[in-house]
Amino acid sequence: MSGRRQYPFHLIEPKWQRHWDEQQTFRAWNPGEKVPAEHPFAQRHAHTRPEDVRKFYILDMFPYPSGAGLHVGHPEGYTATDILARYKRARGLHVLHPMGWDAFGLPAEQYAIKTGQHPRETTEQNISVFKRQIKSLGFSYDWSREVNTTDPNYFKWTQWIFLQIYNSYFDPVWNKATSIALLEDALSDAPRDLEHWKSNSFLSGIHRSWTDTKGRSDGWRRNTIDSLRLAYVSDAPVWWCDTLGTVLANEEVLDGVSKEGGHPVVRKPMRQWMLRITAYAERLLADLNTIEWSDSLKEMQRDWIGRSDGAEVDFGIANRQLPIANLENRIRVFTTRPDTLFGATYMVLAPEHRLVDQITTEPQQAEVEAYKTMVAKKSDKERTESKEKTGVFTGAYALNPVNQERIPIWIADYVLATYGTGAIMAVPGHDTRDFEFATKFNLPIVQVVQPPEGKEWQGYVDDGIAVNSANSEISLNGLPTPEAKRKITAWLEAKSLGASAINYKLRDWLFSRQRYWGEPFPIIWKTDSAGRVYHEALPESELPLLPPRLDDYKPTADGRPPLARASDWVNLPDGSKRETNTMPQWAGSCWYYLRYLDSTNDQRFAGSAAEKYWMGAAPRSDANSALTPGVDLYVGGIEHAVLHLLYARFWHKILFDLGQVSTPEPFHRLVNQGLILGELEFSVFSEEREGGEINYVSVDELDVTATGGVVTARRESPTEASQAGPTLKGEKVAYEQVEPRGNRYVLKARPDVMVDARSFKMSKSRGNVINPDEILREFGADAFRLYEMFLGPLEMTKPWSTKGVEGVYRFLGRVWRLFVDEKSETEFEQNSTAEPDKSAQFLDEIRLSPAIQDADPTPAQLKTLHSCIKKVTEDLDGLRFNTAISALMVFINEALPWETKPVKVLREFLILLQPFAPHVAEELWHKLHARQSEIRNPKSAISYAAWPSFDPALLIEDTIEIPVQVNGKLRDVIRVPLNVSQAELETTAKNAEKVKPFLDGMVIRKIIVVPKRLVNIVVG
RNA sequence: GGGCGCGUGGCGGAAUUGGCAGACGCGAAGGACUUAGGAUCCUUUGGAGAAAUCCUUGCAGGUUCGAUCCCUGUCGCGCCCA
Repeated sequence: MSGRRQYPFHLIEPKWQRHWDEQQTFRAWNPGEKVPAEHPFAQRHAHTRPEDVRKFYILDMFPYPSGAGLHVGHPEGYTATDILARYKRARGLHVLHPMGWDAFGLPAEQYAIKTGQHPRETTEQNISVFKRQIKSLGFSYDWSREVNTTDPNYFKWTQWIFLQIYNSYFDPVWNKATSIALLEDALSDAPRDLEHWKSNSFLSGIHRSWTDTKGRSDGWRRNTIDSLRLAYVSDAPVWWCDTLGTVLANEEVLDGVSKEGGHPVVRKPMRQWMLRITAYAERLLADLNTIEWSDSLKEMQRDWIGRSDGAEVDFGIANRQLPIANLENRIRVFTTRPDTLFGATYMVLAPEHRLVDQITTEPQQAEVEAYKTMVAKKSDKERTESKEKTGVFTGAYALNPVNQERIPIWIADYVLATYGTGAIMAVPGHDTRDFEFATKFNLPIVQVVQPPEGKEWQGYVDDGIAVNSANSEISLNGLPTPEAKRKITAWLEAKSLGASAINYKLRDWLFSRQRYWGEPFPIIWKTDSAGRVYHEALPESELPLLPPRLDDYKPTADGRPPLARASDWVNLPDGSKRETNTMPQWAGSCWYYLRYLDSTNDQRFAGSAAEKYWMGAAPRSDANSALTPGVDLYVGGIEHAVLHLLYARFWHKILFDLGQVSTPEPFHRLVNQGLILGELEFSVFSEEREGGEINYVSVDELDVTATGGVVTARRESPTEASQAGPTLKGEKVAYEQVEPRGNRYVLKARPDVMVDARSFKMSKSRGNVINPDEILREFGADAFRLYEMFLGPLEMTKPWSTKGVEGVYRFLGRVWRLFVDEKSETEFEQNSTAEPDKSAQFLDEIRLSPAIQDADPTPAQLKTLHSCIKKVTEDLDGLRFNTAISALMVFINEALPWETKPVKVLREFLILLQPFAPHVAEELWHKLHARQSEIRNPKSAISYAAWPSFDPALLIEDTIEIPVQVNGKLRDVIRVPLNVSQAELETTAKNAEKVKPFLDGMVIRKIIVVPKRLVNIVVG
C-alpha cells in the first residue's frame, strides 16, 4: 500500500533510538555501581542503591546471526519480552534485558570453505546486520552487556567452564559434582583431606581399591580418575558427511542425510569428548517440579530423559555349563516388566553386544556377520522406526532364570546397544515389538498376563493379572501387575539373579565436533614413559585458547579435524599435542545468560555479587518480597525444548554444585512463542482430460493433504482406496483471483470451483518469507511491534497478514491525531515537502491539539481511562498482549470525540502505550512536556514514569444492565440500580417488555438470580 | 500407535472459565469530504427473515434453570514421542 503516512514515524523512530543509545536509557546497574544522578534510573529510584531495587531478569533466546538476516519470527519473542521489560521498569523494578549472538556454527564455516573468507569476518558482518535490524525495532536492551560467543573474551570462560567440568567427577554419595582433587586425594597413600571424605563410602571405597591394588601406579590412578571425570573421552561412532567434509551432530542429521543440503552421512567410530549428563538424569528430572515451564515442555524433557523403572535380570548361557556368577557367562537384561519373566521365550541382543561373537555358533557365523554389517549403516532412529522386523539367530541358547527353559538367542536391530544393557528378554505375548518379531520368525508366544474381559491376550501390553507364572518356589498367578513386579523382583534379589533398576533413555552428551569454527578444547595430549597417551588440562592462565589461522577450513583428507592442519599450533615444544576437536555450538549457549550479568568481567565468568543479585539469591534490605530464583522470564522457540534447555540446565547444575552459581536452576519461568506462518495461500486443482483439455476440480470433491508444504489431492472414493485415482497437484492462485463463498473460497472466474486455503511455515524455498525491513519501511517499528503482538496469543501458531499491519498502523495514526493539532501537521507536511532536510526541525514544530487542556477529567473520561489501565495491567501480567492492545484501541475510539482532552488522562494513556509503541509514546510525551508545566521536569523519561494504578471505584456505575432469560433464552436486558434488591430485580425482570409475552399463560416455576449478572425465569 | 494441544463469522481472534457468544482488528457494503483517492470520517456487517422471531461455537449425545466452557462418543488439524 502507499499513500500518505499516518504519522511521521520515519523521523520519530530514529530520533528516539538515537536518544536512548546516547543516554544509555536502558542500562542496568550492577551492585556497587554508581548510577549517574541524571540517569532516569537514578531519578526514579533516588537515594536507593541499584542492588536494593527489586530485580527482574527477562531474557530472550539469543539468535544465530545467519546471512539471511532477521525474519518476522525473531521479533515475536523479542517484542513480547521488550513490552514486559518496559512494563516492569514502569512498575519500578530493576530490569535486566540483554541481547547477544550465538555466533559459532556450521554455516559460517561452510561459507568459509566455499569462499576462503574467515568465519570471523562473515560472522561480524552478519552480526552487524542483525544488530541494525534489532535496533531498528526499538528494543530496550542494555547493549553494554552484549555478548558474542565467538569473542575470545567470551569463550575464554566457555573454556574455563569446560575445565571445571573436566576437573570434576559426579559423586554418587553426595549426589553432586565434586572436585577431582578429592579423588586424587583418595587415590594416594597418605590422604591429606581424609576428614573431608572419610564418611563418604564412595571415596573411601576408591581409597580402599587404591591401597588394595597390587600393581598400582600413576597410570592406574590416571585411568581411574579419567574414567570418572564429568568430561571424558570415548570412541563413539559419529556421523561423517563426505560431501561436506565434516562430521555432523545427531541433530544435524535426518533420515540418513544432512539437514543442510541433504548429503548422505555414514557412521564412523572416532575418539570423542563426552559430558556425563546421565549422572544428572535424576536431578534434571526432579527439579522440573521446581520451575514454571509449560506442562508440554516439561513433558518433552521428561520424555527425553526417559526414566523407566524395572529390574535387571541375569540369564545364563545354556551351551556353556559354567556358573552364572561369572560375568562372562550371563546376559544381563533390563526390563520394565519383570512380572512377565515366565513369558520370555527368546532373547535378543543388540548386534553390537560384546557377547555376540563369543556365543555365535559356527553354522550361524556367516549370517550373523552379514547382518552386523548391514545394521552398522543404520541410525538408531531408522532401526527403531523400521516397521519390518529383521534379525538372525546366533545358534546359542540362554536359560530363563525362573523356569530354566532353554530359549534361543537372536540378534536384531530393534535392540540398541546404547539402551539399557543392550539385551532384552523377549516376551512376545505382551510386547508389541517382540510380538511382531516372534510372529515373523515363528518363535513361541505364551500368555502370562490376563487382560480385562473382552480383550485379546496376544499382544496385550498393559497391566492385568499374572497367569502361567509359577515355579516350585514362587507363584505370581492371580496377582495384579504392580504386585507381581514387586514379588518377582524381591525373589530375583533374594536369589541373586537380578535387582530392581532404573534406566534412562538419556545418553551422555557427545561434546566434540570436527570443525574449525568453534571453541578449541583447552586440552593437550601427552605420552607417558610407558608410551601411553593421556590428556591434560591447559592451565587457566593460558585461556583463552584461540583457534589457529587457517587457509583451508576443510578437514584433512584422512578425516582429521581442520585444526589438525595447523601443525605449528597443534605441536607444542615439549612434544605434546593440542586437542584438535572443537566444542559444539551448544557450548556457548549453555551459559550466556550468566555472562550478561557481568559481561566485561575479566576475573570471573561473572562477578559473584552480580550473579547473586540478578539470579535472585542476594540478601536484600526488603526481605519480605520473595525473589524469583534464576532468570525471571525466558522466552524462545519450542525448537530448543530439549537440547539447549537440557544442556544449559546441566551446566548450571554443575556450576551450582561447585559453588560457582547460587541457584540450582537457571530459568525459573519459560514461555515458548508460537510459530508465525506465512500469508494465507490458495491452491486450485485441475486434471487433464483426453484431448489435453484442462478441467478444474472443486476441492469438495477431493481429499486434500498438505505434507512438507506441498498440497496434493485425490478424488474422494468412499468405497476403496485403490479407486482413489491419480494424485492432483495444487497450483497456487493469487488472492485477487478468489472470493469467499460460505466457509470456502472459490475462483472468481469459476464460482463452482472451490479452492484450498491454508498457511504454511515461512521458508526461503516457498518464497513466503516476510522481511521485517520492508514492513518497517512502510509502517514503522511501532506498528510492526504492535502487529506482532496483536496477531494472537503469544504461544499460538498464527498466520501473518500484512493487511493486518495496516490495522494497527491506522490505530497509531489515530493516537497521533488525538494529540496533535491538525493545522500544524499540515504545515509540517508542506514544509517537509519543500525542505526535506529540515523535517526533523519541523517535527518539533508540530503543536499539540488545542483540545488538550489542564482540565479536570469528567467521570466518563476517568472511567474510560481506568478501565483501560485495568485491562492493560491485568493482560500484561497474564502475557495477553493481543487483548491489552485491543483495550488501548478501545480507549482511543472513545477518546477521539472528546472536545476537551485532559492532560492527566492523556499522560497516563501514553504510559500505558509506551511498552507497546515506545517511539510514538516518547514523541508525544515529549510534546506534552514542552507544553505542560506540571510535568516539565526535563529529566522525566516516559520509560521510567510510574505505571498508573486504577481505581476500581471509578469503574462502578450507579445502574447496571442485567440480561433476563426465560428458560435459559435471552429475552430482554433491563437496567437496574446497582444495589437493587432481589425482589425488586425479579419484579422488574418479570415486567420487562419483551419478557412478558413469554410468561403469558405459563406458570413460573423458579427464578434464578445471579447477583449483578442475570435473571433466568423458569416457566412451564 | 501413544501423549499433549486446538476446532468460534469471509479472515486473525475475544468471551471475567458455567451466566448477554462474536470485544478489538482485517476484509466487505453504503455514505460524507474531495478534481481524485487505495487517505480520513460516519453507518452497517455471524446466517435466514420485511418484521416478530428463529438458527448459530467441527459433529452426535449427556449433565444443568442455563454449556464455547463440564462429561461421553466421533471427525478434522497441529506438535511431540514411538
